Amino acid sequence: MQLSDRKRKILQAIIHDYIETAEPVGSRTICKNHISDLSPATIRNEMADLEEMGYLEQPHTSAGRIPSDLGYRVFVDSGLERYRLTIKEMLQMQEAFKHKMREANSIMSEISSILSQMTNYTAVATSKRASNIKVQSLQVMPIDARRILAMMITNDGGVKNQLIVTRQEIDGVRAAEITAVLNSCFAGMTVSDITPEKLAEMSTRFRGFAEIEDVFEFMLKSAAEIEKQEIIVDGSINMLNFPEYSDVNKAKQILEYINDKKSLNMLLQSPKRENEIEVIIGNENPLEEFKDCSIIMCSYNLGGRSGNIGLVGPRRMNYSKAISMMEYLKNELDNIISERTDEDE
Amino acid sequence: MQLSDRKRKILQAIIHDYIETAEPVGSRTICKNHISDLSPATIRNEMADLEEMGYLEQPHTSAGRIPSDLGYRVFVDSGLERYRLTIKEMLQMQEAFKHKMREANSIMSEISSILSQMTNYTAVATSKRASNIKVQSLQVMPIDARRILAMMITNDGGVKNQLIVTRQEIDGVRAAEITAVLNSCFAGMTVSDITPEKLAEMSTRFRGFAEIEDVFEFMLKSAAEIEKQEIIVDGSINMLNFPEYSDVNKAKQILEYINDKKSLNMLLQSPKRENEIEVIIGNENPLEEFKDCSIIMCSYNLGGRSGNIGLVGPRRMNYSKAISMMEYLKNELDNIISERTDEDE
DNA sequence: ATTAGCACTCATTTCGTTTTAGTGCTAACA
DNA sequence: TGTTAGCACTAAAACGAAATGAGTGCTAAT
Repeated sequence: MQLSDRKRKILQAIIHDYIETAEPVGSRTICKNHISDLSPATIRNEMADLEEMGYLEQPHTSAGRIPSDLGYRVFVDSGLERYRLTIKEMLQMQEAFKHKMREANSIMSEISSILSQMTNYTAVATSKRASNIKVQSLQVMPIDARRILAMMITNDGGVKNQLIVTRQEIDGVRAAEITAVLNSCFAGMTVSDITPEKLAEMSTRFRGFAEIEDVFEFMLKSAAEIEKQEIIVDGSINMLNFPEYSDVNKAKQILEYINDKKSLNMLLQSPKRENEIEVIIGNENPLEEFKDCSIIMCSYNLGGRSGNIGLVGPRRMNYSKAISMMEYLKNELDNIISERTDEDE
Repeated sequence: MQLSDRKRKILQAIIHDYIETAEPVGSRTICKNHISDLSPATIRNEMADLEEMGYLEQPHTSAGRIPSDLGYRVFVDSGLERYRLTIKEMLQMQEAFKHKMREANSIMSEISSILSQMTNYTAVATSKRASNIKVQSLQVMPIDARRILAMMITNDGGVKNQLIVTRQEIDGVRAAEITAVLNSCFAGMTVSDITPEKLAEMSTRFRGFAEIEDVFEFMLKSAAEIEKQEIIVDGSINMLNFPEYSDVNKAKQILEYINDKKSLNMLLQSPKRENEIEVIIGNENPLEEFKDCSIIMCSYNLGGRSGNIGLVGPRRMNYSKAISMMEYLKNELDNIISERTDEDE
């Protein structure tokens, strides 16, 4: 059954007030603040209907109504009017993109910080390299008498390096030799194939180079770093602003979940439709722990790193604002990509 | 006036119980749990004395006593018996040092994490490079047709690098030329002297190298990173375990302070005596915000990076355990240093 | 010097009462 | 027929007085 126009208006009013006050909303309040041409009694009738239809809930008799997950859902889906970012907000956002040469990770953490500050919700982001990264080249070069620099460059443009202290001097020629062998062994190999076993297998080819173990350790470490999923969380303390977490134990729980990489990872599973903003309301999300939260998220893809970024807040979050922010952000991100690819390829 | 033995015993008992329960301790309780050969009345008299002397406080008449800052102070200073780490705890600690080749920062963040887990307090650490870092060498090398790698190596062994996309191909010879000019300009310069002005001044010497702006930007960014003070915080949520923060607003406040780089920086000012463990109790610390907290801290120095590491907890923290942990940690850190310098110089 | 005894204090708990904010239903009304 | 006023009803929250309990300090006895 479709919602009548009036019912929708009432639902909207309730959601609006509830988002602001976190208190159940009664018929009189709605009449006063929103729909003064109807009497409370009429509104009450409609509210009873809305409850029956599943859009509202009543914490107990004699309390007002609060929106249900379903209520929020239709509110969000049936074109809520968009919050319009202020100039200041736009400028702030753009600040994060100022240094476009920066690494994707540092852009994302800046964005998260700005997002959480502007919305007062918690910003979370995952970031993972594209999976099939390959070793483009390895290099060993002498720095001074006792130190060499080991470098690993990947085909996505990533560079890792580490200083290694040597027992005996290694000159440019020797370094070039080692570099050549390293490349003949490993160039083109997928990063995830760099395993201790593989390396051990190759080690016979480096007889006479005492520091090969150190180089191998460096390669393993770098490979691990490249493969590693990174997770950024910013503004989790904001959760303590909401009366739903005025109980310390609840607060502690949610903060623990929100700082736990595993659950965040589950929470930020890729959206159904790539490249669209997804809104996950209360129990819709995959984790019991977050049943009282809503998440606004979208995927991004930025110079070899991709992942999802999201805003986590209480169920009664300001969807309009949060979604608008995300949209703006998404746009800016897309701009960077296109600029970059213009240059790059 | 010196404390009689009996008074000291009573003070200890009160502190012991208060650390456990966070509740004011009464005379009966002490009699039951600690000093059964004295009657509550006698203990009461002694307690009254101790209060007069400033070692105890009474939240209100008809409540038991709680230790004052001064009380904790004598408790800590007059040789509290040491907590002895379990084998398991020692092993856990050592885990953090397993990969000694790691960068100082990552060792410190691992340590912080372990410390906070084992103590249930909050671990914080600052980390700063020795101040007079110099540029040892700069390097530009071609990676493929359209990309060059810019590198900056500092005299403490740090390496920064970044890929730069070029408009036209730059071969090895050209790269070597640029490298030579770069080094003649900047090698030996203190990192903090790398400023936009300085760079602008030099830029005439790079006529014909279109990407010099990118290289300069990279140098500025790297210099900033090197100079930047890093701060690590781990386990701040642990604060929510303590009844002193069962009020969300208090909890929020302390969490904000504890995650605020500026205040942390003040809090972790270098200890009076380098290389010793310092205990800062309640109001002794420089920041009003942390008047209800105590801090166990010590300085460290690890491969070019140095700073302080500390444990922050409520005033009634388990000093014995926290100090022991710190001591053990300090030892392990010192070991690494001596091992490393054995190799290095 | 120690301690039993007792009067006293003050925070906390308990419990019944009132207040308040809301509902649902019925009957009257336009 | 949809709207509304009126009213009985409900449940939580706020209130306030009384009881409870954990502790003290002081005095007098040991």
